[in-house]
Amino acid sequence: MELRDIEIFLALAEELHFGRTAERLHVSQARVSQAIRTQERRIGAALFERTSRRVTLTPVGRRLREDLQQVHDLLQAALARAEAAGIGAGRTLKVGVFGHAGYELRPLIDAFRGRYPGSDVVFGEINGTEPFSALRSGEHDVNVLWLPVLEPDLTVGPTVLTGGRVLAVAAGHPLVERGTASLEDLADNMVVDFGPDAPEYWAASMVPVRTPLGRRIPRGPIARTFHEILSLVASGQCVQPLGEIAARYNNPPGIVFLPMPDAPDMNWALTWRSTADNAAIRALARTAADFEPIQL
Amino acid sequence: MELRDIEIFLALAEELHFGRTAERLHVSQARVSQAIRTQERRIGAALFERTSRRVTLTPVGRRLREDLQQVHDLLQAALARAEAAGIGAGRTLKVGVFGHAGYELRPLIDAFRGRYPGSDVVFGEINGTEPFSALRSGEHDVNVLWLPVLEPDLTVGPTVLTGGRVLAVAAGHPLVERGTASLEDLADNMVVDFGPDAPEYWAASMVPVRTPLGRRIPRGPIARTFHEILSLVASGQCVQPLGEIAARYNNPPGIVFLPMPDAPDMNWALTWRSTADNAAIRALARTAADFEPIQL
DNA sequence: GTACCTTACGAGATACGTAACCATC
DNA sequence: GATGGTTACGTATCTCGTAAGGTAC
Repeated sequence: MELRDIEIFLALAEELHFGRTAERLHVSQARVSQAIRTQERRIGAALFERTSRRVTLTPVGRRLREDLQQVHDLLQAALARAEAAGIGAGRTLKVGVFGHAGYELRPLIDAFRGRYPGSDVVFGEINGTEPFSALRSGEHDVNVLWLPVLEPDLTVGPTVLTGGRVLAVAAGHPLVERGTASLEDLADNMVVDFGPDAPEYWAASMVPVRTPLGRRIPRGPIARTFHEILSLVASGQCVQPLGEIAARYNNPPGIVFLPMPDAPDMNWALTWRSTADNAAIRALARTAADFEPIQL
Repeated sequence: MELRDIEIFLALAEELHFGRTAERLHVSQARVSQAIRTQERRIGAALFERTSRRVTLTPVGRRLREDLQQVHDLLQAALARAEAAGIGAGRTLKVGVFGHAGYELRPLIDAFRGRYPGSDVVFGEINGTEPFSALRSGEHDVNVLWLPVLEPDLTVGPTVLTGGRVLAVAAGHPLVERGTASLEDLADNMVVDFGPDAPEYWAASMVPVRTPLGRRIPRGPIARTFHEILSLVASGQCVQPLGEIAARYNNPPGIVFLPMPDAPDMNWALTWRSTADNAAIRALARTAADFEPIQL
């Protein structure tokens, strides 16, 4: 009987309802049925009496539940203790962010440091051209990326930031007069290209391929870093939608950030390589899950 | 951390040697290494210090070992209790045997009944033409079959009987004079065919396709039951090698059983459908494993 | 007919072995 | 170079979800 089976058994023993048990454990109802059946086969006795109306524990099941509840609690405690020791071992997490987003995350990081003494976080820089490479190379433990992130080797954790978009334009751009920009305006200007290394779907979620009216949005020169983007914009060659956060702590000469009221909000989430999952990363993710996403 | 990982961890914590741990758990050394590495990743701390010369527990590992040892013991006890309740629930195992082999198994069955009050065994008859069908249909829980049994859906448990072969011949057969038979003699006589339903490799382990000198052994008519075999032999149409046990409690008119000194011993083992594995079957298998195979 | 548990089947994930590799004595 | 732990990679097994099938009210 593997740990997963114990969890399913205990949850069902508590809920006495296959559907609710499945929901609680985020698995299908069929899975619960299969898992219980397998255990009953192995043990050689029914653990639950069930009709389509009622689910009840048999005497054997009742006894097993008491025993396994104790085992499960002890096991969780043991693992938690080991994890705590692991986190406390002084590993520092390197978290990749765009621009100055790390500043906004301070409440989260402070909470994390408070909860797990001995742990720490340092920030690294990421850019739009290769959003995942630092994760995959192991240089970063976690990246804060806008969603969606649909990479099979990456895990998407809790959302930590949410906010609208702004359009970066040159100071002399005609749109500056109007004071705001809309998605439709993009078709009349050239936007920066994130290059071939950035996944298409991901780049498109920042700058769509077409406007809401279906006009094609022209892509211009490739920019690797945030700085290069700003240079292209300042020179008047391009405009570029960016997360609202870019406008907060940047006041670059020759550039104006215009709000884009019709652009849907974007969400930034913690993301890490699934196989590099470890106690410190999970601890950070747990901490983040307890916070509401920071609203810009 | 699944139960399997706990077992590997505890075994390594005890042995402090990857090779011995692997041997003890009947897995590869690489598997032990992988399992420990995965847990260390998840926990975020080393559990063992290791060079190619020495393996020692880290403080985190030492603590985890104490905790998990307790958890593991409690879990095993809980499952054993549930299984005992399952076996005691009065299920009767139906065990298929050839001829009177059940009689020889009495010591084993008595021990099983003694160890697991409430359990019981009844015997059913099996034959060479369809050795596995009663298992697959669910009619029998366990069959006692001669080895090898190489069916992917069947589990082969402990060997319970071992013994030589005899050749059944008609009373007037020339070999009777000699008093014994050899494998070479088979080429000069026709043997019974188990029919197309019996797996080739399995039938061949009782009656090889060729003699040791390479002469082909001619197959005669198909016989379904043990009785039909004896009829064919008595009529002089065929001879037939059989397990020594066949000669013990059969004294059929017109048939003589001749020892076959050059035929290797055969082993009979408990066999069951892997998916129908349950507590009662495992209890019988455990009991059998504590006995030496009964020597005929 | 509706709520709800079970079974059948296929796809994806995981466990595991083999073999090559690397480190220590 | 012998012993012993690690890594890479392919395969078999298992887990789990979807969808269809029962069964009790």
